[in-house]
Amino acid sequence: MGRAATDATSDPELACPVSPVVDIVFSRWTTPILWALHTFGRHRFVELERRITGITPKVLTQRLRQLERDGLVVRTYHPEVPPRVEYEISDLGRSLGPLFAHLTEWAGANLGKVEQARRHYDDTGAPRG
Amino acid sequence: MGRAATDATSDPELACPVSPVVDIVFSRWTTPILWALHTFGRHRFVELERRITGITPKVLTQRLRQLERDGLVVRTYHPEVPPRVEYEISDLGRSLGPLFAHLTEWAGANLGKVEQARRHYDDTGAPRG
DNA sequence: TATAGTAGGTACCTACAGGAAAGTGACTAC
DNA sequence: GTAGTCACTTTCCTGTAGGTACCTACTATA
Repeated sequence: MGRAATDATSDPELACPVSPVVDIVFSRWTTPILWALHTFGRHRFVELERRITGITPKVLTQRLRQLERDGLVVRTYHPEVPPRVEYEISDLGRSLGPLFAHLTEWAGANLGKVEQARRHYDDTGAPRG
Repeated sequence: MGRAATDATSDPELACPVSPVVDIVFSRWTTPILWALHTFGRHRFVELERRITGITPKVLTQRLRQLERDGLVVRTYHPEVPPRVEYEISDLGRSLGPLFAHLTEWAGANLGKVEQARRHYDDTGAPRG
């Protein structure tokens, strides 16, 4: 009682406890960044740019800022010439490690089944109705 | 060697084993749908539409078709009048259960830290450089 | 006759994410 | 004096996800 109907906007998050994590961790380009920092340690900007093939500097900056704001990544600026900036994963970011391992494990066990289901659907599975 | 530079497109997925799962499971609206079917069992179309507040029928159809194609959801059509369609989670979808529990657990333990980090960043953490 | 309920389909529109390309500042090396 | 390095920033442009609104066929009910 007392709440207006505009709460509907946030209802999906209330109804599904996974959604808030998705917004933080699983938006585009964030998992490759976190994965790189978690697996290979500290990186400079260009090192990330080269490792994560296809990302543009603009988007890399955006994602790194977001991850820094969310406390998953730590940025260290060294006022030298040329400037040097280092990114590393934080303790909070590192706490995602088991989750990523779990996801990788699921992928290894089930991605094949997904592709098989897709082939089956594309061949015969058109929805009737 | 021998591969053209166009491979760069798929490199992020090669570099990060989590990315392929993200495309399948964590696109917008998919986790609320899977969560509802996993937690509350079989649903008719309108039941899902009402439970997942804010989703439009068009998008609900799109997501359900995608999930059906990927083998995570099973659709059963009953040729009655009015038509009746039931959606339930598949074994493959159910195998995501522990993963979702893990994500929920992480959310409970760390979402507060993320919000705290955001407040700190917004107050004092503007990047220097 | 009119309305409601079911499971969507379709046409149209907009907002925003993301890509391409060039610029910036401070310094060094050639 | 010209080019190169680093870590971005800025501008411009496009693709697409997602929203709005209306439509279908069929029947039961009032």
